[in-house]
Parts: sequence; C-alpha cells; structure tokens
Amino acid sequence: MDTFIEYVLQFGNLNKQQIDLIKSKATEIELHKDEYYWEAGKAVKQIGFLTDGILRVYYYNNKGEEITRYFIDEEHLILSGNNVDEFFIPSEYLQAITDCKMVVFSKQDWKDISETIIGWDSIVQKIITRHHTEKIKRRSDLISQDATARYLDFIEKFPKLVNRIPLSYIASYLGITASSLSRIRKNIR
Amino acid sequence: MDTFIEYVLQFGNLNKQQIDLIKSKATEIELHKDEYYWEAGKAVKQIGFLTDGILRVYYYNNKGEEITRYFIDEEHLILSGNNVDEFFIPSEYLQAITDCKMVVFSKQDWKDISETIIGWDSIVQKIITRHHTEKIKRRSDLISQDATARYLDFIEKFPKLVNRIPLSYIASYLGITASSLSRIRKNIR
DNA sequence: TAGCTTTTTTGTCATTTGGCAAGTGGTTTC
DNA sequence: GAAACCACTTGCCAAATGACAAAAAAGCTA
Repeated sequence: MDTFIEYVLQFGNLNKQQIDLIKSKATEIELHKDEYYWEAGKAVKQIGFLTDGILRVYYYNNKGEEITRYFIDEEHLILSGNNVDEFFIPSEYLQAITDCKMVVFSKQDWKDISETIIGWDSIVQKIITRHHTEKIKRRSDLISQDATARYLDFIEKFPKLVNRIPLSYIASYLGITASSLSRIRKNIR
Repeated sequence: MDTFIEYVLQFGNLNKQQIDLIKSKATEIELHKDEYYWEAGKAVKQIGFLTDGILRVYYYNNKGEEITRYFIDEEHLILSGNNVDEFFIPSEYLQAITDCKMVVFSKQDWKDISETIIGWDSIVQKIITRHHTEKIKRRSDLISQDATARYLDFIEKFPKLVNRIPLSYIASYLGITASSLSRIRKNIR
C-alpha cells in the first residue's frame, strides 16, 4: 500500500487527508502465477497497481502465435484504456508470470478519488504518459538491432526480470524463436 | 483549422463559444520538406496539430545510426512530453518528410485554453492515449514478423504514405537495411 | 522417488538478411 | 552538357535466424 502512495507522490503532492482517502479505498490482492488480471474480451472492473511480481501482456497475431507485447514489473499502474473507461474491454491478456501483489480500486472508488482530489487526474495522466513513453522507446530501440543486441539490451533494462521470466516469453517479446534465444544465451556465457 | 476542430470533437463536446476561443488562439503554419519541427536538445515552444503532410521522428542509436521511431501522418496532435511541459527538451528529431501544414498554439495559449474550457484536459488526455496505444501496437505487431511481412503490414496500415516516404526511412522504421527493402519490393511486384 | 509434462538445449539444414561494392537512373549545378 | 550528387537497385558472399526434430533438463504430481 505504502509503495503505491510513494509512487504517486513522485508525480504530484498529496496531503495527509488525501492520502487517507486513497488508502481507505484501496484493497490489496494477490495474484498467483499464471492467473489472469485481464482476459481479452472480458470487461475490466478494477484499476490496479503492481507492488510485487511480474505480469506480461500478450496477444495472438494473425498466425495464431502468442506474442508478448510487454512485461510489467513492480511499481506500475495498470489502467484500462484511457484512465477509467466505463466499458473497457481489452483485446489482450494480462497474466501473472510470478506470484504478484497488487493494490486495486474499483472503478467507482477510483472515480470518487478523482472527483475529490483536485489534481488527481493530472497526476494519473503523468503516470500514463510516462509508462507509454517508456514502452514505445523500448520497442523501437529493439528494432534496429540484431537478436543478440536485443537480448543484451533487454537484460540491461530488466536485470531483475531476466531470471524470473521463462525464456519463451522473452523470445516472443524480442521477436525471435525460443531456440535462437537459447543459442544466444549460450554464446554470451 | 477546421480539421483540427473536427478532430477534437471526436473526443468530446465543445460549444460554439469554446470553439471560437480555440480558433482565436490558433496559428496556421507551413513547414517545408526537410525542415524540423523539433530538434534534439532544443526547447519546444509550441503545441501543434498536423493537418497536411508527413513528419518522422528519429534518433541516433548507440552505433550512430539514424533510426526512424515512427511516422506522423495527417490528423495528429503533437505534444511535448506529458501534455504541456514547461521545459520540455526532446531527445529526438521531428522532421518534415513532405511539405506540411500545421495548426500551432503557444504554450501559454494552450494553457489558457486548458484553464478556460472545462473538460479540455480530459479530451487531450484521450487523444494522447489514443496516439500512444496505436504506436505501441504498431511496433509490437511488427516485431514478430519477418521483413517482408513487416513491409506488407506497413503498406496496409499506411497506404497513403508508402509512396511519399523515401525507402531508407521506411527501412529504418522496419528495422532492415535499405537494400533489403529494395529486394523485398522487387519480390512483391 | 518414479513417472509424466513442460521447458530448454542442441543438431542439421534451409532461408533470410546483412555487408560491401558496383551499377543505374534521375536531378541539380555550374 | 558534363560533372557531381543522391536514392535506389543489384550481385556476391558471409552471417544470422528459422524450421523441425530429438535429446536433455527442470518442474510437477501422485
């Protein structure tokens, strides 16, 4: 819980009363490995903040292959569409790769917070933009490199994640086959 | 100008008075081919909306190669960082690929609009989110495919752009060399 | 622990892509 | 109009990656 508050405070100020309001609305939940936080086609009912663990977002491309679009690591806010969209139906899967801990808010509570705390929306907007910018950067930084460089780039950017994510997920994120990645790992050693 | 208003109206409602305010603050400018709208390291002073033409965003990777991160086509709002950031200094170049027409606002005018029109910020947020989501989608859709499929994907998504963008820019966007793309084009014919 | 399942590694070979250099065609410049 | 320039194309070969299959390793369950 405190992790979430600290995180938010990086993006804007909140007074004690406001912090208490947020805390009063928050629920801490656990998500076990392989469980889903979102599933394609099913309405999303919560806003969540990941405090522990790793999630991955994946989808199926036109060849039916499962592609990891990105990983979500600790200290990351998970919003549906543009902030709170009443009827947001994802087209992707958001699955726990490890056991996870999250702080979640119902959409209604999130709305209450937004209506009560002046400046809340602008804080959230900053967070969203930060996340998006990072994802786009990471993605396009990968494209100009060969597979080995992409992998090195990945372990540099996610040093804590490499050993906690199955090889096949990393491979699909990097756009190579699992066997290629296995060979790349061998060559690096 | 009207293009901009119409575009914004897709994301939220505005009354006549509010539309007039926006129009009164807007300036129409032209950007010639190869001119820059942003340059890495130089402060950005305007918010712009592209009504005609194509821009590209590029940067230099750690090998000093020029990499096109993405293209911006007509009907696209160009914001600095998270909406209006007073001191935003880009790390990338934003260059006109063709002659362009834009509607621009000074940061101060943009702020005035934001403070006067209730709901403006939320409209802008929706637009930002839409743009970001598209970019992330496009990028990760590319990564799981071979070069030919990436190019076919590109011409499917940007049918209007293919013939207006130099081959070498498209190649760097797709993460392949210019000669490879040239060969791919030959094979497709 | 044995047996089963899943993930990762490895081998072999085909295909794709890159690197480099030369060639082509079009445009600009003086 | 010749020279210089630029973007694109092409040829040749090397290197990287994929496809497929089998083996090895790791994880899970009874």
